Amino acid sequence: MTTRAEQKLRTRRAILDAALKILSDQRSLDSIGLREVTREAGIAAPSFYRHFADMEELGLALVEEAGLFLRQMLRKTRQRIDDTDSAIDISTDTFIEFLEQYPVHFRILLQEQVGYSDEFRRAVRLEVDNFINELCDYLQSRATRNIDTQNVAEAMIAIIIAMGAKFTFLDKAKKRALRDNTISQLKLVMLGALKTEI
Amino acid sequence: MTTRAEQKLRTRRAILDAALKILSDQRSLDSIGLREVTREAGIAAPSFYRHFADMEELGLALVEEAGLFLRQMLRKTRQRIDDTDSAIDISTDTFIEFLEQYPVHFRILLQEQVGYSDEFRRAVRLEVDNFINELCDYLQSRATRNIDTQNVAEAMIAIIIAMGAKFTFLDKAKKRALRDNTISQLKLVMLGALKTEI
DNA sequence: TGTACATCAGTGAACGCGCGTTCACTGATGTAC
DNA sequence: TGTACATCAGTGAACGCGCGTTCACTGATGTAC
Repeated sequence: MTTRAEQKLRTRRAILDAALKILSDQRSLDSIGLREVTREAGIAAPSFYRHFADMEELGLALVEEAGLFLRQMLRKTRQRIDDTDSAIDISTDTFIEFLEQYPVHFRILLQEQVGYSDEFRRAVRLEVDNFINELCDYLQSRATRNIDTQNVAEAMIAIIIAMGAKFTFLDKAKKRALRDNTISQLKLVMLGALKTEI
Repeated sequence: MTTRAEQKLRTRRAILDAALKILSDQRSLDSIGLREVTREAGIAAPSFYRHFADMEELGLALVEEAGLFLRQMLRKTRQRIDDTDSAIDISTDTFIEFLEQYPVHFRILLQEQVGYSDEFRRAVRLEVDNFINELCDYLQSRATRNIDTQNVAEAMIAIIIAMGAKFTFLDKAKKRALRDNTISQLKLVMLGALKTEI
């Protein structure tokens, strides 16, 4: 990679980080402005167009990045679970790591699943479905009995996402309690699944 | 109520409806403007201030209205369940009625649970907690065994909300499938709960 | 009931401001020979 | 290696525009007597 191209990438990153910084104040993608972002990034407004056609394209880049981080998290989860039996505890804790590390990316996914752009919604849905399928495959491979993996996976993801929506705003003690309750809820689903034969 | 006061209320309603119409295009509360709303409502921009101090106050009115509709839905659910045994089916179908009737209000609740305003978030959290408690009480009153009602209720609400997030964007057949899957998932949780003794 | 005055929802004009976008330009980096 | 030219990320100035907000005003409705 040449020096010029490297510099361009660095500026692009600065724009993305500036947007994330603004979004971290609980703002939503469709309410932040181009000048606001370039100001935060420390570049002139017209420079924005050297990297993105418009704000929508920047938004899509962030959605994709969020998806990437989510997938990395899933991979990490898979690796960790191979070593042990308590899959639910490990999944929950790895997801919490993701929430701690990328709170803004998670919120983007959460908001844009019902957001203003078709393209955003489709991209988010794709990532969530991937999340569900991943879990589904795992359940399928581990199941000793014939259980309704699709519904088990969907229910579990719903519970995990609900945790994510609350998580950010709690203090440490309440985060811990939320984690424990989430795990209890996931185990409820698992137990229910084992009881249901299909 | 005097004529003048009635007219004022009618204009206030026109402003709220104008905002809802704009929001129905998948826009988010913090991205819509005062002039945009008054234009849609058919009044002059300064007239807005006769009804709300700013856009935030309008937003809060919508959040409260959404909460009201949600509570009405809960009351309807309670009445219907008294007549029958299939509580899960009825709850799901009544929630779907709510989604069909107030899709924008539901989306406001969904988005503002992680939105930019502390006050909005608190208001939404209150409504969701009320939803959970309602279900919790019902479970408590019906439980023959000693089950973990709080976690059961939270898991169920998570599943219901996840349904709500997907619902709007599907065609009729897929809505039906989503409904059926949601019911299966809720029953999984119920089964799991019955299996767990605490 | 009639009259004189008070209230106040709604308005048109005006404001300063920041927005997104365009343009021609700069100057450092990259490329050809 | 040195030179001449091409590329292109980043810029400052300028634009037209719609924004939120203020102001003094209007005129229908409400109230006091």
